[in-house]
Amino acid sequence: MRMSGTRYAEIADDLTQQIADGRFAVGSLLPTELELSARYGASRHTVRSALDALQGLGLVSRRKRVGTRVEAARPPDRFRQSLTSVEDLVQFGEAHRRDVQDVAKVIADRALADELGCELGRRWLRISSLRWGDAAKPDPVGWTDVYVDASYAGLGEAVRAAPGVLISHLIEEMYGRRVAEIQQDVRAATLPEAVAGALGGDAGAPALQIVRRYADAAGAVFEISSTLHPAGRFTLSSRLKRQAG
Amino acid sequence: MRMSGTRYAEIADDLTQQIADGRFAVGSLLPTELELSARYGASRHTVRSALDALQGLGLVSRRKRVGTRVEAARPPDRFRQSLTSVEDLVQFGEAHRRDVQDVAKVIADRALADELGCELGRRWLRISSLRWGDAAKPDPVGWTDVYVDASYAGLGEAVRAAPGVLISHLIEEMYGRRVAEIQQDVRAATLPEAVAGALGGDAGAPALQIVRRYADAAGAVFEISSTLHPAGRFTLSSRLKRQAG
DNA sequence: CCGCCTATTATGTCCGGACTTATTGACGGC
DNA sequence: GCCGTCAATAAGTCCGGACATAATAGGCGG
Repeated sequence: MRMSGTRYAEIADDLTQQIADGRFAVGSLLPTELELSARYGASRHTVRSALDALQGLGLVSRRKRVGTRVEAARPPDRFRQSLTSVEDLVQFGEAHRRDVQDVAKVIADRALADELGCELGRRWLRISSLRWGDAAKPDPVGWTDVYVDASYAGLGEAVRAAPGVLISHLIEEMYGRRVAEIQQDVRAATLPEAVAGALGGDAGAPALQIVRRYADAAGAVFEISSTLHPAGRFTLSSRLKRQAG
Repeated sequence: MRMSGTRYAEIADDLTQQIADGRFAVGSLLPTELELSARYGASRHTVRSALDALQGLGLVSRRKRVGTRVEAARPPDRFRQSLTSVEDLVQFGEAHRRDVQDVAKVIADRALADELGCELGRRWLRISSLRWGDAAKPDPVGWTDVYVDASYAGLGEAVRAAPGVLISHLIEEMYGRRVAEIQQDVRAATLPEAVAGALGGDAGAPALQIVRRYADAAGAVFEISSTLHPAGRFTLSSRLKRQAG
């Protein structure tokens, strides 16, 4: 099939496919690393990198001398985190900052950011460009898509000193609402055609979708969704949505 | 600072220590992989394995050509999962089964299991030995410690067929109560002296503590806590506690 | 001074080899 | 038949090398 160019990702994807198709049954052992090396014409080291990826996804487990066992036909579909503690929010804020930075870079590279550059310079958050979804064709459920190119320059210390304010502030800056609740979903997804085309990926390729949901006291919901490569190697796209409360 | 024998774990632990001590400041770059190789007398590949571990813990991030940046002085303190979906429970059950098996092995090796062997053979769950905490010195908050040596022989298919029954069954077998809610906490910890002494670890060494909490409809709480090596390499100890509802 | 181009550099990927270790299964002794 | 021993095996760890790639820094020309 297609792939990310790197050999081990190719192998990982192929094995994932075969497991999903049932050619390697759940509970059975994969061929030995040496045999996989031969089969794919890659070094054992490369095959091991691929197996590392599958292991990280929970598809296989390995035991010395026994072999590599298929644990599941597909990665867990969904993995929910509720973010309540101060530590959660710090971690969350940092992860989100990285996501946004990556996305900003990708978008900038593709010159999408130039389509319309709007400056929302504020104390902490600096959004250097936004691309709004087509206002003429509003989403049936009332979402508005926003492609964000943002950075949190100089924010590090502030976040550490007052954790939790980061995301709230983003929402406040953009919508003037105070965040009352935060939730995060992570689930398996495939790359939508639109995103794949815009960013150079392959439509239908497996991906992780992270949806972060913020609600204010009135019940209005703000959502940021990011599409990630399963192995977490890069961020492909990010959208900021808004649901009128 | 010694360690698990493997070179990359040694290096990872040393780097973790130096980061925690502030000898590598948060936000700064680590020495290049080549320099670390020279410094530790290991191959670049081995150093990269160590950095992989740190990256997995969220301590560092890497960018091509730029270097390896220190992101945090220590791993996230806490990470909470709520277990609601069927998939969660399957994954949870499997993880717990592995934990218990590992613990059983460790306990058996140390001949603690022989102190008193009580057989609770039932349909699925087989607990071959239990060691109860000192009943004469009850825990102030009403917990009872139980060291468990258990196996789920032949349970694989049953669990797959009816996921979620595994833990519930354990609780039912031991206490005759039906589980209504499950929650899991993962947090950073250090090895308590008692556990370290009993199992050969180093007191104060960094560890992960996983606490799994089951509640029945009446509000009684059952807790299983496991102490894990941060990198997830082995289970050090496990205790089953009970709080009278 | 600005912008383009190029060289440098540190990580990313991959190779092929070697030795170690844990588990299994078979063999042989009791 | 039971148990301990030993060899075979497959993953775990590590080496040293090579080339690819991306981001930076510097040089060059306008």
